[in-house]
Amino acid sequence: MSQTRNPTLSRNEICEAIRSDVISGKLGFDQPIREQRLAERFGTSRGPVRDALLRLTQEGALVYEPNKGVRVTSPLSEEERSVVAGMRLALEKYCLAKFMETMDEDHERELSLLLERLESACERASLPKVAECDLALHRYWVAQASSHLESMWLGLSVRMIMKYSRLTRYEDITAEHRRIVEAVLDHDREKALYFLEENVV
Amino acid sequence: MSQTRNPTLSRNEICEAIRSDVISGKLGFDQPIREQRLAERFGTSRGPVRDALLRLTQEGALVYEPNKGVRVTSPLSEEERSVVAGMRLALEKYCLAKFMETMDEDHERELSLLLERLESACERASLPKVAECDLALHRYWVAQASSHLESMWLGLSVRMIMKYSRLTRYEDITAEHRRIVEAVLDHDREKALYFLEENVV
DNA sequence: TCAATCAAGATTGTTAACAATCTTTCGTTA
DNA sequence: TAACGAAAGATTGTTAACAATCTTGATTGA
Repeated sequence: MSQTRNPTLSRNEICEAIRSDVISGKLGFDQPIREQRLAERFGTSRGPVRDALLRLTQEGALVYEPNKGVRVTSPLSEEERSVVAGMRLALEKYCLAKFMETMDEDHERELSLLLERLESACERASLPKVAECDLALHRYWVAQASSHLESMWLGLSVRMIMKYSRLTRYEDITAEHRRIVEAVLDHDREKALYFLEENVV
Repeated sequence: MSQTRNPTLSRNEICEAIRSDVISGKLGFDQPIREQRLAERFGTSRGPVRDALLRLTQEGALVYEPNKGVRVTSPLSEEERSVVAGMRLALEKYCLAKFMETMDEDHERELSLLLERLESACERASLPKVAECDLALHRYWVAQASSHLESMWLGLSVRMIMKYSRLTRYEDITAEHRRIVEAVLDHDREKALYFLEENVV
């Protein structure tokens, strides 16, 4: 994710790249993040970088202090994490159920593909990729169900994954998600929501 | 809220002003929002205005389309609103309980003040002010309990208030909030959470 | 008349220069 | 030596100009 030279990435891609670095822990918690450095890395001026940082701040991955720039958010407390997990679960349960109601063959293929990518990342034990693929899979059914809820979900999930992604075993991640996807493909609503709950909380 | 000339408002104030306009329904749903117009209104250049619009987009009050700017978000469906209300309630219950644990006399005074402002706005039947004061009161205990949760809460609440603020009676708003604040000042945890639930859902 | 095409205007996206603020460094003084 | 303060450097904040894209309206041709 840390290409040293990549001319003219779009604003969205800049955002994704920095978010990926935050999730993977590439940026330390109290280390300041400099706009000029990022601008050079992405081959743009500071404007688009500022937009991306502002967006990530609103998302909760970064915190902003006037005239001092941004830094990585401090991790959630156990209590906070529990509250956020509950919110995320409620949101995802609704979205997954809704998604299953209107799922067609294209959706099923995409779901299988996203699962394969996650398993492949787990095999390679590449933390940034695992986190990215994990989020991408969940994000898929959320986005399909409701664009309104997608941006809320992203904020919740990014904060959560920053807290725990470093201490979960890759084989667990694979197994948990395979169970969910299999239940979804079987159109077994109860099972899918049950396995989702086990994975999120 | 719509001052025609006000030189050098800070970025934060610009954000608050536009959010207030969105909540109060001053901007129609499919009416485009022009950066230049806002820049002139706030006495700045387009830069800070763009920052504010980007932030409100991330917050969910506006939606963004590349090369086309932003417009007011379409309202939540009934189902979505129900999911969001549940999330907001879970979040606020935790925060209010936490707030009550560490509340001191200064907090109590501030709470009374925020309630008075809300009641005053209700008497004057000024919708933008009512919405603003309603949010400010809730926001206070959320912010006191957890800065992490505050920004999440804002996104949830803005979307909700956009949907329903236009059809609630002012006397109900006053009564519901007075009951909550009285219970909080009495240190009656159960009652406070119960009345909060009645108000939010 | 209607549709397609092109030009003019309007709007957003990006950039570099400048201003304001913060941080660091170094010298002065008690 | 330690503390204070000023100057220099680094960083963020703002601005205006320019580039890219979209929209609108008129013109042309069938």
